[in-house]
Amino acid sequence: MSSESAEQGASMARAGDGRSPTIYDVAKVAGVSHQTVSRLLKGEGVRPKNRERVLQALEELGYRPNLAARWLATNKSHRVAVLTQEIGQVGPGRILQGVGAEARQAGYLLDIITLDVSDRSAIDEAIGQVNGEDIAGILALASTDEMIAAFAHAEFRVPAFIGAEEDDALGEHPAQRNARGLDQVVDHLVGLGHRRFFQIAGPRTWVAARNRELAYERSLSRYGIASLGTAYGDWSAASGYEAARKIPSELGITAVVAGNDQMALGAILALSSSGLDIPGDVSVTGFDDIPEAAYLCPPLTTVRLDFEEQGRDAFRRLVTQLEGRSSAPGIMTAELVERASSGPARSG
Amino acid sequence: MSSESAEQGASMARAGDGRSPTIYDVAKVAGVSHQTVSRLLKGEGVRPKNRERVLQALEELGYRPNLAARWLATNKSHRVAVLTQEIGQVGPGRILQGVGAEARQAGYLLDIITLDVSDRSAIDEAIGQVNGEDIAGILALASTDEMIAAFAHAEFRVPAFIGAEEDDALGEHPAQRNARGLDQVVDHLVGLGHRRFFQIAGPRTWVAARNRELAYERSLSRYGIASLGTAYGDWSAASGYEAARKIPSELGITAVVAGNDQMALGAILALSSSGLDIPGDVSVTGFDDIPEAAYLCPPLTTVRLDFEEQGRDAFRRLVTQLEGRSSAPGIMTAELVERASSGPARSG
DNA sequence: GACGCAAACGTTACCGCTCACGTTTCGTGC
DNA sequence: GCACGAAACGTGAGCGGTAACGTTTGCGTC
Repeated sequence: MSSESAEQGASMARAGDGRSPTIYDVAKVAGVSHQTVSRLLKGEGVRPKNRERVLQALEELGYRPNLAARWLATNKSHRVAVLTQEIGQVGPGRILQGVGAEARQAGYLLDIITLDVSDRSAIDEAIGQVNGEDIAGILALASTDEMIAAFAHAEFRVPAFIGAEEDDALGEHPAQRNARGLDQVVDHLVGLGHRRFFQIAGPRTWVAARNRELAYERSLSRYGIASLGTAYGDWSAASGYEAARKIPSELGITAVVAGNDQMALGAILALSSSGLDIPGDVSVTGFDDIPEAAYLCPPLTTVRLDFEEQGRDAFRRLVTQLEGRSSAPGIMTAELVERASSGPARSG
Repeated sequence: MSSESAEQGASMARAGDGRSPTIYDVAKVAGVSHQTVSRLLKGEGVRPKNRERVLQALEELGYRPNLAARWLATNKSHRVAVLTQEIGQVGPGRILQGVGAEARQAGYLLDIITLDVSDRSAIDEAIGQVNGEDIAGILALASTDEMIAAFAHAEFRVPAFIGAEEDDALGEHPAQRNARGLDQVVDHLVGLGHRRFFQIAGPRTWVAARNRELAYERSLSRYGIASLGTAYGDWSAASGYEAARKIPSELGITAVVAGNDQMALGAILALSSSGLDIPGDVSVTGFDDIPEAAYLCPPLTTVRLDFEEQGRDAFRRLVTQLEGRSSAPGIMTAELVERASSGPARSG
């Protein structure tokens, strides 16, 4: 019996004796009350002498806070519901990866709900479902009109936040920087002599799609060029294919600018099926730089985004909101990647 | 802007008494003890009369269990750590989606850790990190040798489970069914007259890659054909490209079977860059059926897997393990999708 | 040196649930 | 109708934290 108590101090490291140390254990070792330990952990004032002893005890025992107890006591969970587009696509997947990394670092748990972010009733249902649970907040990873409307009307019991591109006004706002990648695309194509442009944009209900569309048009107008047409897809390769098939050949388009890589590759297939050479007859550009982009035939000129950082940033912003602070979005980089799908405009 | 308007303070939806009902509230309304309520919730025996009254009270108050309290009392969290390959690829993303769906349904929370599943030290670090926390279990979503070794050597304080393809013996074991998709690929190609095969396999440290490799060879041998060579990639398009470039032209290969779609598309680029026509000169097949597969040029013949179900199944199996039961893997479907990247063998 | 006032600290009481254990109820066999 | 045992039920304690409040400590002031 007595040997057990002696052993107690030393043997904590391994699971062996069962439970992990509590603040009471730490307090006993440090010779203070559990409240002092709690205070120190919360960052409140503790006298240097005690601070040191507690810190040492903390270290010695390998203390880790018990989330459940804290959650129960404060009635504030560290659980965040994440609403995201189905992760078949690469972008959402990587964003989620960033969210996950940041969440784990901040000690939050994720409740991932994938849905069709353009289906208002699906969103409402998800929000309702989640609203009844003990969650700290809701993070939506796609800003579509439906999502925005649902968020505006829902009665949240917790902070909710749409962590994605924001308004349509294309100012110097850092959140729009990624649409700014389109400036570089247009510069690049105009530099190659292109004057006859066609756009395959993402669905208009997505803010990101509108931002890109706007950026495209504003960039062209800086050169005094008007776009010869815009078709709308749904981000999928299939929709890019359909959109490109319907481009009237009499327009003499030499450059097709797509809102993402999937639509671009669909467009490439459609155009080359109808006998056009890429980039000999038509240049095609994408957006996102999916990993396969460099190995399509031809390799795709596109814009590289840092999805992971986007996810990290979104989560950070939610957390600051949970803690009652507010914050500005981080700066997103967008970088043109020139590959073989774009080339000099066909003369004539 | 849009996000700011969605931001809503903690305005309790249903006002009144504020906090949500506890089992004590329910017990009071039903005129029984809290323990009776608890027992009923756990599915233990309760006399019909009481049962009815409690159920009614439950309904009336809209009771929802407090996860934190339960967790604290049982010392069993409902938190599961998920180790997964970086989700840049589509497969892992969709698997994760399935896991998420199942987890949420079963009331579990996810702690997602993305890492390089072929980096032993990264795995060990992640396991160590997670092992100290209050988690119910660990779920690994990729079975590589490194992962298996790490799991074999780690001292787990909780159940850990690799939810992915299992052994290499290609029996009737349902887990290998998806490698069986390769049988269909081989049947298809042989039916088109191909006799000279080359394989671009995934990394040998992945069990799934080995299963596919084995399935490929066994299928060919059923026709009395020997593979003319195998190159190993790392699942990426880049590695497929490199592998295909190194295929000796004197082999007269007419069919290239790749271990996944990304490597297949890399191979297509390499082969067509060197003047070969796909599928005129060489047929190329993939595996996975990524969403873009149908829109590559040429559209890719491949095998469709149900990733989401794979994720669901993995999580279900972990849960049964958490609960002390054990279970067999579900049946995975694998379905050949014939597209334009495969065609009749060049004669001669 | 006595005093006062914060800051630092300790004590006690919860948060909502489960577990162990003691008490009641009910159906059975004689 | 009784003893009897099992099922059903109630009671109390505790999980590991935080919150509220009372007590001590240390320092500056007179």
